[in-house]
Formats: sequence, C-alpha cells, structure tokens
Amino acid sequence: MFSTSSKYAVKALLYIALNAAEGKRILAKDISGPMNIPKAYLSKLLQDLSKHNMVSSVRGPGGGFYLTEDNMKVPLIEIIQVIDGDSRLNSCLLSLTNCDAEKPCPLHDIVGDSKAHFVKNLQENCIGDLVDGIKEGRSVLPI
Amino acid sequence: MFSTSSKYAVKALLYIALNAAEGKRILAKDISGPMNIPKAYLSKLLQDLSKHNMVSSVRGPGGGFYLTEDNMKVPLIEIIQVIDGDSRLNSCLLSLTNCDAEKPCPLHDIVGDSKAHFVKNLQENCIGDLVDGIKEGRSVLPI
DNA sequence: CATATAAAGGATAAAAACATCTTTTAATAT
DNA sequence: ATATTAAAAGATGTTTTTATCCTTTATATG
Repeated sequence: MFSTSSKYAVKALLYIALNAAEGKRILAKDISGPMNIPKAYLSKLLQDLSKHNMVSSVRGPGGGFYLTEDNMKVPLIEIIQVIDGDSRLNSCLLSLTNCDAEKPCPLHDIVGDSKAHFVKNLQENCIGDLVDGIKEGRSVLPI
Repeated sequence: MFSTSSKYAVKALLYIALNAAEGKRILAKDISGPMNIPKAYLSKLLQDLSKHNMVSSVRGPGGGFYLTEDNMKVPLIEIIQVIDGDSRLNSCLLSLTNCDAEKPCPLHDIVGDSKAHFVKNLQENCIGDLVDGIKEGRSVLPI
C-alpha cells in the first residue's frame, strides 16, 4: 500500500521522535540497526526529509537527527508524498491518469469511500499523533 | 495503491466482460488499443489470469478472450493477489513483516479501519459487480 | 589550527517492475 | 493435409525502485 521507502521514512521519524530531542540527537546508524533499515539508504531518505523540513539535523561530532515541534506536526500524507510522489495516493484506482469525479471509475464505486477515509486520516494525523499512541501504549513501533 | 499491472488486469477484464461473450471473443490486440495497455505486456497478464481461471480463452482463428459466469464471480482481491502477490494489501502498513494484531503498529491505529474496509470491499465484489455498475451508468470504464 | 565526526551529495550497483520480441502450440478454415 | 490465426511460452531488454560506496562539507573538540 505504501512503498518500502515510505515505510522506512515513517519508522525512522518515529524512532527519532522517541529517542532524540533538540539536546539529544541520534545518528543514522543508530536508527538503521533497531529499525532494520539499510544505513546508506536511510541516510538518503533522511536527507530528502530534511530538505522538506520533516526532520532536523546537525553535522559533526555530537550531531545527528532530531525532531522539532514543527517537524512533529507535519501531516503523514506529506511525508508519503515527499517519498512516493503525488500520484501514489492521488491517482485513480483503475486508470493511470486521474479519475474524473463526474465520471467515477468502477472501483471508485466500490472502494472510493474507504480510500477517501484512508487519505483523510493521513491528512489529519502527524508523527506527533503516532508518537502519542505509542507512549500511551495503544500501539507499538515494529522492527 | 494498486500496481500498474493490477490496474491493467482489472481494466482488461472489464473490457472483455463488456465486449465479449462465449460466442463473441475478443483479441488481446483489440483490448490493448482502447484500454491503452501495451499489447505484449497485456498478453502476459492475461496468460497469468487464464492460469488462475480468471479469464477464458481459445487459440486460433476466431479465438480470443472471454469471461464465463464463473470468471465474472472471482473476487477482486484475488485478481490483485494473483498480479501483485499476497503482501501488497496484506502486510503491515509500517513494517515489512506482518503486523501483530495484539501489538498494532502506530498506523494501524490511524488507518487500520479504513484499510480493513477497503480490503473487505475488494473481497465482497467481483468483476461482475463492476460491470453492473458500468451498465447501470453509475461508473465509467476509463481509458 | 588540526583532527575527528557525522550529515550532505554524487556516482554506481543490484533487484524488481514494466515492456518487447520471438518461437511454439492449438484451433480453424480452405 | 495445409495454411492461417491467435494464445501460450520463453528469452531478452528497459526503467524504476531499492541499496551501496565514496567524496565533500559542516561542526565540535583538543
């Protein structure tokens, strides 16, 4: 449903949120291990996220990644869009081009509502919300 | 959300359902054009679907593809699974391995219900249902 | 200032998805 | 029977996604 890259990105951001702060940064290699993400690939993803203000970083000794309050508030859908591109969740379910709302495709009929809810929830929630869920024991960050 | 290949497959099956019957078969090349699917690639997909009893075919002059009543009744989810493999819709939304229901991942919390609905609708509907929607004017088969 | 550290950036490689081409097999019509 | 048609099957090519490696830049510390 999401690309491997998007899953990596969200997992990494969650791990950073749970294990770092403005004062206490975390290294790419220390996310890579516990989250089971190839280190070099993760670095590229974090680079991308950093360019889009979805994660913060400092170089050099004592450096690493961390999340600001603002980083925490980025809607999940934007993270997915940065990594997977617009079309993955936006395009018509059946065609490669966009589905016209006036002329819905046959899958629109069947799963359009579920998809709309799915997307809406990704729009209305951010990394911070997921972190809350973990801290309150409602969910668990998987390996 | 679905792979390009899955979209091709569903579109092709719908086009066959609408334009062929036991007596009146349709050629791969006559689906390829109107549905905007590369002919050789479509042939491979139909071959796959044929092996799984999701489409019927006869070779030689006057041959081609058509759908039996049974072909029409295959749940959409099975078509997706044949083309994309099990994991695309089945795997955890966050991890690469499966999400434990006892320990839901943070995305489960947020979009689990929408995803479950989405999958359920794909389980409960078949090509025949989509065809009905088109014939009744509720939806339109896109190019 | 020199050195070490760690992210940023660029180049390259491997795997998967998408696509094409050629040969073979089955069915029909002449 | 023979020729023709069209799907099945196999081999190969291209593009995108995933992954690695090497160099450069920024920052901290002795």
